[in-house]
Amino acid sequence: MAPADATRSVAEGPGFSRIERAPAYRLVYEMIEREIFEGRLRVGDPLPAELQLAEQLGVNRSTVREGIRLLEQSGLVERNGGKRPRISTPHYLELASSASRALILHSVTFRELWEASMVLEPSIAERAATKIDDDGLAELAANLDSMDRAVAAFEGGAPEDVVKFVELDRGFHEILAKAAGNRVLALAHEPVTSLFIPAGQIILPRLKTYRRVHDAHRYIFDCLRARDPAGARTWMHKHMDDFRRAYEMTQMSLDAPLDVACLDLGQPTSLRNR
Amino acid sequence: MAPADATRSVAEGPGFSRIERAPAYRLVYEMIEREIFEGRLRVGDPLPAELQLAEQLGVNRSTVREGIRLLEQSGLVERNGGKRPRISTPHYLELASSASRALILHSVTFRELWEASMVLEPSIAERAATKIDDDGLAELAANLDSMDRAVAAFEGGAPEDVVKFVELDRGFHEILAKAAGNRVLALAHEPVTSLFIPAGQIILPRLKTYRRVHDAHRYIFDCLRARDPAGARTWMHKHMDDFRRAYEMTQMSLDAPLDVACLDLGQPTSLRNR
DNA sequence: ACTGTCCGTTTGTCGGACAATTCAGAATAG
DNA sequence: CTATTCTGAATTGTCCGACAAACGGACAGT
Repeated sequence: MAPADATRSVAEGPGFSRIERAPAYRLVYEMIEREIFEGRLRVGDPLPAELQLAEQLGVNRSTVREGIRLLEQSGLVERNGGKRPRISTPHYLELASSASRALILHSVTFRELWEASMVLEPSIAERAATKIDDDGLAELAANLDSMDRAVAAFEGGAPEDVVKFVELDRGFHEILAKAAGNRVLALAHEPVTSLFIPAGQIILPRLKTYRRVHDAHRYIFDCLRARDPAGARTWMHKHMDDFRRAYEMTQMSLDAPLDVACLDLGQPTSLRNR
Repeated sequence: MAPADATRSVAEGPGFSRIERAPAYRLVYEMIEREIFEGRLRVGDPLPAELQLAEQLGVNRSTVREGIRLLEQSGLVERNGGKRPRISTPHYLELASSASRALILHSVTFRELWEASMVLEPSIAERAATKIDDDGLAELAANLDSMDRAVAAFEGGAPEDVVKFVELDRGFHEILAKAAGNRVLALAHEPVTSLFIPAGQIILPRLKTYRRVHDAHRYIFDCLRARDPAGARTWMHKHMDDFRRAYEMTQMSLDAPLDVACLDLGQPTSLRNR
């Protein structure tokens, strides 16, 4: 270690805790975040101008900008199409979605996904059966319809658009989660729907259980329409168990990690020609 | 709307979708994100130098920096105390935590929190009873011990450190969620623990049910040690129901939003004197 | 009333600059 | 020869200044 010199005389020793020096842009972030959560900046207000913030906080505009990027990514600031950025309430489901993607990087297994879905989905279906309104039922009906057509097309020999089918499947469960009318539950449920995408894309093309999935959704839908919570729970339970059985039939281990490659990251974009 | 002129000939009408022009820093973000998820940048590797990225992507270094801030906030790169930033697997629980805070801004109600906890906590306790190891049990024992001392101090007339107590309470449930050995479930559970902080800080100082909380934890712990899943589930169920009853006794509506002010955002920091 | 124009403000992007810190390799001491 | 120290290159954090493009609003013209 460097001996004491003019600029630095920090000795090692007990009682000296690690000194942490957060970069200024992070302090800017924390400061503005606090202003928002403590109500001094209200949701919907435009963010103060960058120059004004820079002057007020005593840092350079570039530093302020970097702090604002942090706010932007945590959803507290929204850039509404070229207009001025505004304070916004983060879309909690989107934030959860990035947490779910993180799970894939952690090599989460199918078994973990399935166990979680066995806990959440039946309860959600049960609650949805008592709370769903006509709009929700209509949405579900439309979803079922699309899926029916897709399955019929597959059976008719059309090329199987697995991505679309999985999207419809996911959509069904998402509508249910919304219909249950509980945002905490919806947030808790998000990882399950997110992770289902790679899982479904593994299972479905191999086993071609499209019709079976559709039928399960249909039974659940009928229970919802009939306001039958117990029935909805039971059918959803079966549906989830089917899910596991199908996976097992693919000969893959329940404890193998979900594939990273199945993530949808949107369209590739180019920086050169904009 | 402006009629066709040299620069812009966008008319209203069917078939015209919204034109979106992502800023360059966001493209930088998406590009690097894709590199990570598709495995061309590996976890643990240091991020390429800013100048090199700037040159490679054909943008200015400042622009690259702003893109990196986005990555930083989504947990994909980590600044390990002054050292070079590295690619990292996002800590999914932290990401979930910011999603949970977002829920408070959405005026989520106590009822929503309670319903979700009734779904998740008993199942988690049940699974933890079969999966918990000695380390987990030791952690729980230590937590129980601290809580016991805290309660005894309160009963002895010491000033009630509610914040600390709530932290211990939350800690207990967090250890359980970890012990259940299911990361998807742990992620789904995170909103419940996060939101419990403001809720607990509302309830506990008014009703002083400290001892009751401790006893419930004790019963659950005993079931875990005895590897009794059913018992753990039952006691956790009771514990959660107690939680609701206590809230109702405060005379507050189950459907009132959780208070924003109870959020812990860390210490206030100053930018001036660093 | 609707259109087109002007202007100040603000954001997005660029270029350059410098202090502080880290890292790796050279130089040195044992 | 090995271990330590020193040195210099590379990199990040922060600052400064600049400019085009887009937005918002005022204002005038048909």
